[in-house]
Amino acid sequence: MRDSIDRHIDFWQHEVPDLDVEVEGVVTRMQMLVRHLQTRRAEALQELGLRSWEYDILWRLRSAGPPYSVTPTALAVALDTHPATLTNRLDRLTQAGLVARSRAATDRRSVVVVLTEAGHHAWESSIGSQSAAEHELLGPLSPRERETLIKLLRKVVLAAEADGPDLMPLPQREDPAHPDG
Amino acid sequence: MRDSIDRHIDFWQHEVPDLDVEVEGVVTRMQMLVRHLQTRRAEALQELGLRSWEYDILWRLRSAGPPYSVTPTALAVALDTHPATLTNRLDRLTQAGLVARSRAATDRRSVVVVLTEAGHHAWESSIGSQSAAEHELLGPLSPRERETLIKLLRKVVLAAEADGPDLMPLPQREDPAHPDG
DNA sequence: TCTCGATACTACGAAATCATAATATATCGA
DNA sequence: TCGATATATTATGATTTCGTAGTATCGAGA
Repeated sequence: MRDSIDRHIDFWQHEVPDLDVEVEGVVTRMQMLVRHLQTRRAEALQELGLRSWEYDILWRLRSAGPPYSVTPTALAVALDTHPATLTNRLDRLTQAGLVARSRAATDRRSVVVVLTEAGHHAWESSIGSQSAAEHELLGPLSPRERETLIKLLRKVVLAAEADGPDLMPLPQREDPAHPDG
Repeated sequence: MRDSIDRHIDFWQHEVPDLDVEVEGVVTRMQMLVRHLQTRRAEALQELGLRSWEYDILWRLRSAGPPYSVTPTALAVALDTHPATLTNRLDRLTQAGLVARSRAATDRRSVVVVLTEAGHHAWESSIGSQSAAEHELLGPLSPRERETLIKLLRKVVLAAEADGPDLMPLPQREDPAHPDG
C-alpha cells in the first residue's frame, strides 16, 4: 500500500532524477506526521480553551517537578521561542492566573515562573486528550514495531547529539523566593 | 546508549507513572528531529540569503513541474499558511524577482504564481545544501535500516490518511495566461 | 572594594501574521 | 439571460512576534 508521500516522491523523482528516495521518504514522513499531530493536539486543546503555546509552557513547568518552577530563559530555550515573545506570553498566562512570577532564590537577576493551582488544573484537564492524540497516531503499530521505531530514531538522535547539544534540553528547576506582586 | 529523550522520559515517568513510554519515545524523537533539521536547513539557507519560507515556496513551485505554476490557494494549503500571509510573502518574492503572478487561463478569479528564471536559479543553488542536511541527519542509518524506518512510518501515515485527507497534498498545476504587470 | 564584562529579563518600536471583509469572477438554477 | 450563491484573491486593521536597547545583578580580577 502506498501513501501520499510515495506519490509525491514518484513525481519529484521524475523532476530531479538524482534524488535520494530513501532519505526523502524518511524526512518527509516525519515532517508530515509531526505537523499532523500538532494539528490534532491543537484541536483538542481548543475545546478546553487552551492554545498550543499555553499548553507547552504548562507542560514544561509540570515536567520540571516540584516546586514546578523554571526561569524564563530556560523556557525560551526549551520551547525555542524568542525571549521577548516569552515575556509577552508569560504576561498573558499570569493575567489568566495559570502561572506566577517570583524572584529566584539564588540569583536576583532571574525570575522564576511557577505553576499556580489553576495552572496545575488546566494541565491536568488537558493531558488526557494530548496523550490520547499521540496514542491514536501510533495505534496501528504493534508494541514490537514501536520498539523497532524507537531504536532507529534513537540512533539518529544520538548521532545528532554527538555533534552538538542535546536535542531535548531539560529545563533546569530553580527554587523561587520572595513571591512577586 | 541513551539519548536526551530517554533521560527526559525517565524523569517524566517518575512524575506521571501512567505514561506510555513507547508512544512518548516515538513522538518526542520525531518532534525533536524535525525541529533539529529545520534549524540546520535554515542555517544553510541563510548563507545563501534565503529564508525558510522563501525556499518552501520555490520548492513547491519547482516540484509542480512545467510550467512551474501553482495558484496561491494551492500553495497556502500545501504550506499550511494563512492566505493573507501568503499574499504578503508572494508580494515580497515578486519584489525580489523570484516569482511572478499571472492570470489563470481557465478561471479568471484565480491568480497563478510562476517561477521566474531567477527563481529557478535560487532554488537550484540551494537544493544541494538542503538535501545534504537531510542526508547528514540520516547518515548513521544503514540502507537496510532506512528501509525499515520507511516501512514503519508509512504504516502510520497510511492509517492517518485512512481517516482523512492526504498528509501531503500535491499542489495542482495550473496553466498561466495573460502575464500580469 | 571597585571595575569590567557577562548574564537575565523586559520595554519599546518595527515587522510579520492573522481574522475579517471587500472585490471580482464563476457556477447553478429558474 | 438573470439572480443568487460560491469561490479566489487581496485590502485593511488588530494581534502577535521579533530585533534592539535598557536596567539590574552577578562573577572575576586588580
